Amino acid sequence: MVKTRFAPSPTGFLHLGNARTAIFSYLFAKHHGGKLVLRIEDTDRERSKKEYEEALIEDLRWLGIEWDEFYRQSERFDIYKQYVQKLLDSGHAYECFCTPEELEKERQEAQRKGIAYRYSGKCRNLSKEEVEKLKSQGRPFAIRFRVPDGKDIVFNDLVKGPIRINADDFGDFVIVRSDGTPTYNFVVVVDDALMGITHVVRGEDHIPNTPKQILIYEALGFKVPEFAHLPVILGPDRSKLSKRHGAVSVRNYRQEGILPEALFNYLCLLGWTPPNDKEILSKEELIDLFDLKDVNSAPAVFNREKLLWMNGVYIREVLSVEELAERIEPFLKEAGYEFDRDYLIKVLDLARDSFETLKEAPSKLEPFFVDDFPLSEELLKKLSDLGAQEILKVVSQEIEKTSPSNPEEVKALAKNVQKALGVKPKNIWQSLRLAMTGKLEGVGIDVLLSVLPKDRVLYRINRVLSALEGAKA
RNA sequence: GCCCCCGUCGUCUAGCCUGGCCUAGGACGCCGGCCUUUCACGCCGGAAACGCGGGUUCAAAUCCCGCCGGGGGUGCCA
Repeated sequence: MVKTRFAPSPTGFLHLGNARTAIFSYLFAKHHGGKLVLRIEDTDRERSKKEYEEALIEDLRWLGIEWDEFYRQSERFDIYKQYVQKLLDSGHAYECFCTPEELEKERQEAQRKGIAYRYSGKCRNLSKEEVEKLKSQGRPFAIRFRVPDGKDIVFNDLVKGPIRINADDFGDFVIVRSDGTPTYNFVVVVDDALMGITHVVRGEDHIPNTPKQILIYEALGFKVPEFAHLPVILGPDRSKLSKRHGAVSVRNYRQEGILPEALFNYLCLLGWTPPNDKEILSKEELIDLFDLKDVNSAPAVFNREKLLWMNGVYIREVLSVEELAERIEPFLKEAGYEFDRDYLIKVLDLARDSFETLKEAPSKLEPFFVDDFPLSEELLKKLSDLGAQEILKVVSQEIEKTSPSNPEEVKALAKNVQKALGVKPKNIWQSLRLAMTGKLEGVGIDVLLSVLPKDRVLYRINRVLSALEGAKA
């Protein structure tokens, strides 16, 4: 059975790149009827924070990613210890007493000479006695993996194809820090092996780590899994997408009013194309269609515009009005609007195509919720220039009489008034627009008048009318 | 520096493996038009790309080599 894993470290909010990795891991597993493991990689005690772990989980859930198993590496130190011992016993690993200062010196030396830095191997061949002696002196030590000289390590990456790296390109690397905690390259292997991960899906920044890990798999006698390295997501300047490019966490987009379905769908299109031309796809369709072998091996630039467009598609075409109402309510309440669910649904049914993020809904939908917008001098001036006084009086009489309840009836009403008064349609509509919303742009007035309760329509008209009276006097 | 990955419209990409069907297709964005009570939405149309240079071949975006360009890694971070 296929089993993938998503293994974030809790050092910040869920990054878009990681979110996409999580999505691809999830889709691949589900496509093959397999399982997804969520594993929190918190071996770095310095930087790992519980709050971030909680945020990670919340954002993953919000995105719609479901996992079948959950682990936390900090709770597995005992397990790692056993495997370190195995490596020590078999001679695949050894104690290294070099201090950070010494290593730093070696590194600088290498840089000065312009050669690639590798650990010198100073402690590689310490005798058992020497090791014991240093240990008894209380000297801190790390444990390094003994990398075989000159070995070519080859693996067939599911998205990149065959990759060959020579072991001489990296020296003996640390698997246990001097404080006793194991490092990433080591625990990742033990965990992936023990958890039965069949396909390791992760960012391509892990390619250089892969040969090291393969060496550990082999030293421990574990079966080496398949690897799939996803190209990174780039910012507009084609460098790795990071904070300096602006909003890069899932949380940011959630707050911006992006729908999880849209973000999920959009992220899939970064590096992967559906077999047909259809781009708007549900999670189920994506599970059905997705395959790692179709993932593009070139990095992709994140395109905010397209995400926004896609979010708009979800708002106006994909979600049901009921679903949309549910999602949008918090944003409207946040803006201080009062309404009930039925009213909101009526509003959304006719006006959902006027905004593309949930966050902009309050301002775009304001006319449906706010009666007492400010009546400025400028506004009253515009109204009187349009001859609004007369128009509004007649309109309000008509509304009183016919109570239009759909856009067509409103249009008919406007036409009647226009005929009766002999004014241009534009004057009718603009007068109404200014009187109802205070602005010259926005949602269709026919739409507004068909959902706004009659008493509120009349209230707004009368308020403008009396302001107009007052201005004249 | 060294190692690895990558290179089709501004952006995401299809095509590349299995050369001719490519006058290089789609999407976002952009431009123009239509619709219209405004802004949007919607509809119609348009501009826009095979990084460069060599080969191989009757034929190359597709195969080979070199160059250039971009990205990632180079940690007792993950």
